[in-house]
Amino acid sequence: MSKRIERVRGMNDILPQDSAIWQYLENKVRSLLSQYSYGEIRLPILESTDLFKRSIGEVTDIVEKEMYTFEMSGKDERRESLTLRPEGTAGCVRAGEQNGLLYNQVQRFWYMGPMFRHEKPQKGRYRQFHQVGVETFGMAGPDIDAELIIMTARLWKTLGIADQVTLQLNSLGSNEARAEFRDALVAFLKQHFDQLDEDSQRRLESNPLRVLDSKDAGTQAVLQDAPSLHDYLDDESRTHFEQLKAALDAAGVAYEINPNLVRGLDYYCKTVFEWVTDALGAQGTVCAGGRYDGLVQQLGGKATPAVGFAMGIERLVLLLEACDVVGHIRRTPDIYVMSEDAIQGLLLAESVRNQLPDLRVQCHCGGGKFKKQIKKADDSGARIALLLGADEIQNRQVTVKFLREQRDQVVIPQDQIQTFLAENLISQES
RNA sequence: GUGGGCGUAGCUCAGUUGGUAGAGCCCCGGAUUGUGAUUCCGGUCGUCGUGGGUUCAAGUCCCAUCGUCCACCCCA
Repeated sequence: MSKRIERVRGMNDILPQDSAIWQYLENKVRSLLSQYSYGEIRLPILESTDLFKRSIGEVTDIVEKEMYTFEMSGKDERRESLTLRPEGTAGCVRAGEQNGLLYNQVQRFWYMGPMFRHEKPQKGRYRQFHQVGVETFGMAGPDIDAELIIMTARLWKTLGIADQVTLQLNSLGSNEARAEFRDALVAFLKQHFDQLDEDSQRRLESNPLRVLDSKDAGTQAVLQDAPSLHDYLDDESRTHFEQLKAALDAAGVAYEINPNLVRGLDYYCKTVFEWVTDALGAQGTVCAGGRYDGLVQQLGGKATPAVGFAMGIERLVLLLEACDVVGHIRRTPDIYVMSEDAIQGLLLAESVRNQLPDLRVQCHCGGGKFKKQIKKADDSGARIALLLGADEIQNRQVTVKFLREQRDQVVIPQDQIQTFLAENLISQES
């Protein structure tokens, strides 16, 4: 045997037993977004490296050390730097802009798919991970911020995990206000540089707002007397924030103001929010987003207000599993067909599928004795087995065997299968 | 990138101061040649993560390396 090739680190196989819960979640999300009349936008996974550099921020960890970037040069093409998307917002803005969907318009988009970041894997954090992203454009007021948050609150309720997540809320103010606060914070922290932990000292240069997030006790002590972002909020941002809170109050969505909540990507302003859980260990953020009024212009479009969020599918799947709220998702066949003659078995299965298209019909392949075939039928979890032996084939009959209930098997004419199954399966449902 | 735990059969795991690699589950065959429980009998299954080293002898001790999990960091 030659040495086997193993999967790339941090990239997971999602096996049939797990994909059931993924499909469950994806279907819930799809119908939710449909309820709110959001339109799906499907985007490339590969984009120009510059797109992410310009949007996410040159000095963020994502751009500095986590992007899967490579140089491509075809024979006649110019050399270009491409990157596997580390997040979805940038590509969405690029596509909206390029297709003329953003100019003086109102849009509500969503997308779903894999993202790539070269991080060290741990629970809830993988190098290929999946997000559902929602982005809206052309709406400057707090009402759309509220709609997005209310929508996510509805999803948690639908999924049965509402009591597992809490909403953290903050306002970063306008870009100008935030810049002003940032300068004040840096000035303050520099005075207490020696009391900061190592990471915070480093972040003071790279991303000072993130120092607010530090888990280090010494740093948090220093921050007690630090300037507060709230004192720097401009009037417009302050009003925006108050109106958002009023909307959430009216809608009955509980939240917690977290003045240290600072999104890691550079493009956020005003509203930022995060749904967190303590059921998943260190990676507790399950959904996060905020307003990014400056990004469209930054990427070459007309200044356009925008707000959106992203959910981590792996983390939601983990949460659903941890809460055991989905229970056992049935993916077993309804009918298992076995036959002494393989071709007759295939034809019988096809015929059942024609007549009862909603049933899951599995046909035994691979031969073997009846004993083995019935064992397989039992293992499959099917409720009913259809048997074709030499006698049945000769007489155009079929034996119906009930695998999950105390009930004698019956032999019926093949042309009565549809009626028989329809009656017996429905009676079982009720 | 930093730190800690763990790598033995397809799966879950034992393996004593270094002395012939094991169990359960699964799978296959039979008891039962057209019937899924259970039981019984038999059978398959290993570069002990990889590469070095110490030793008469290494799954066991040492070094390196890879993988994996968790945490830091980062973020969804």
